[in-house]
Amino acid sequence: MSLKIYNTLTREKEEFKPITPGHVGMYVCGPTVYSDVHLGNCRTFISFDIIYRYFKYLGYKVRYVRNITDAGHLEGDRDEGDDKFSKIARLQQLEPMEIVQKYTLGFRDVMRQFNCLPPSIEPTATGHISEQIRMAQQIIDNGYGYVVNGTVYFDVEKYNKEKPYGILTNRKMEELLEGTRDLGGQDEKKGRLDFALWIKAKPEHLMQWPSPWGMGFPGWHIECSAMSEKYLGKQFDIHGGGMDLAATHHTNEIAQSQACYHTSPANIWMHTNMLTVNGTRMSKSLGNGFLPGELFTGNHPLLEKAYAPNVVRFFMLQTHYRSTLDFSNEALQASEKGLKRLWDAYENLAKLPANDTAAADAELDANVNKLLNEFDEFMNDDFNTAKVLGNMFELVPVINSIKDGLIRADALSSQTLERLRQKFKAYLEDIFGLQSGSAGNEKLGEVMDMLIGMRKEARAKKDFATSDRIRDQLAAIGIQLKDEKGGAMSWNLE
RNA sequence: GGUCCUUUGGCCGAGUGGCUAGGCAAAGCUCUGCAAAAGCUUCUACAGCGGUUCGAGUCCGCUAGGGACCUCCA
Repeated sequence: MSLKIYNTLTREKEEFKPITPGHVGMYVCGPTVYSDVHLGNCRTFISFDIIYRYFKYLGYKVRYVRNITDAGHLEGDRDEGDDKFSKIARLQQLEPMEIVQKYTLGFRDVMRQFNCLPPSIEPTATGHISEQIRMAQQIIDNGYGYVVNGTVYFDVEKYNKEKPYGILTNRKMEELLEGTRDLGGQDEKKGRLDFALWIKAKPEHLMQWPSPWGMGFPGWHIECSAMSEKYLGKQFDIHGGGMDLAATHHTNEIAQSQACYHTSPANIWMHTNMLTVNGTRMSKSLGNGFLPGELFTGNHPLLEKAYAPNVVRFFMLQTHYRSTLDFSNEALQASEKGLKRLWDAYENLAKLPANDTAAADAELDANVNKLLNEFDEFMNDDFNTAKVLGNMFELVPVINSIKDGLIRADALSSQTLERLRQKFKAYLEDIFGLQSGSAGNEKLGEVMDMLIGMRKEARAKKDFATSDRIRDQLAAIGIQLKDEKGGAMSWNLE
């Protein structure tokens, strides 16, 4: 049973064969930190967090590099003018690095709330200026770059004569040229598709560095090529990012690495699909993005209530990463309830008594094992988290029925029960990165034990007024009491 | 305009040509002092038309709707 991953480059699922056995090198394009990350950005990082976690579950040593873009991202499509950081800094009368610091910290905070593991390395563009200059110089030396008035351009048409430039998105040069706007002769580039490796800075420009071509700053694409090479080598296993990056950013990365090192940087290119709102892509430029904070507080005109990070993560897990996912209150509420049901069953599972018998219900035992076996099979088929969750939900009635005595306690063998526990823990917590939503502190647990004891006493005396009051008042402050078979009671936080 | 993707039951969504994914909602029942929770049952859909096939949601063609990329964006 091998892991298969869909490769954008070949447009098919391929068996994953690491370059170094037992190790995975993965580079994911991170955020540009001149504004808050919105939920669409988060989807990509959550998807790759699960991929990262699954590789670790499989026993791989993973070097996961995700950059922070903190320089060089231009406002328009022409390789001139201010970069985004300088522009915002000027508007807010701050140092560009104050902007960078603010949104970097904000990004990390959001990632922590979503329970995304930090990458192994989180390099910044400003921290790797010399590497980028060196790479641009090498590209010039190799004949694929040219300098015009202090700016270095990549010669796409020359490159395309030797290597297919549009290979990643399956486009031919002629098609690309047709789709490109005519810039009206004011352009200093030789070819319309040429892009900047290094950009000349005007004297008043806030972020600039010395280079062989004068003061300037790096183009957007070169940072990922330079940093991925530095930390993962000229060729590594996986390069990922949002689908919107494939056509331009990743296409240029491949061209840069080929022109510089004569190798295609990554064996597998993975692209996550977009998060949409009412069928339209959530994006910074359209301004239809949700900020994670707005979601967690419910403070947004389109939101009917607040949703916990856990719920949002679960919501995303129910869809395959290469499908678009449409954002709506209804879908999130369905996820909230579904997650609660699943998590309750998971907590019930932990409480089931162990037995050391053979399976009394061999058919059920076999079926449970089949469903558990499929967890890995589904994940190995291009990380199909949705199918794993489908199986988990099929196991929920089994768990709950054993707990309630509707299925006899020894129906499953002790080994099967133990497997069930291990798989649920591995998947829910370690791979999917979901967390307990009702984690009260110890004191709360003791107080609840006391109240439950009082309610039991009241019920024994048929003092239903008291027992209902305890239940209703707890419900009012968001604690749900559940009467169980045999008079036991459990509770959780809403 | 070019390239590509997509269209699944009330909603969200998974689907390797042959057997009901799953979640949410809804309805009925069981359990319960009542309620909630839980369990059981019901709800069999694949945009339209045509084709290939013994058999298609799954392959092919056409038509219609939606979307993405081609320009900064995960």
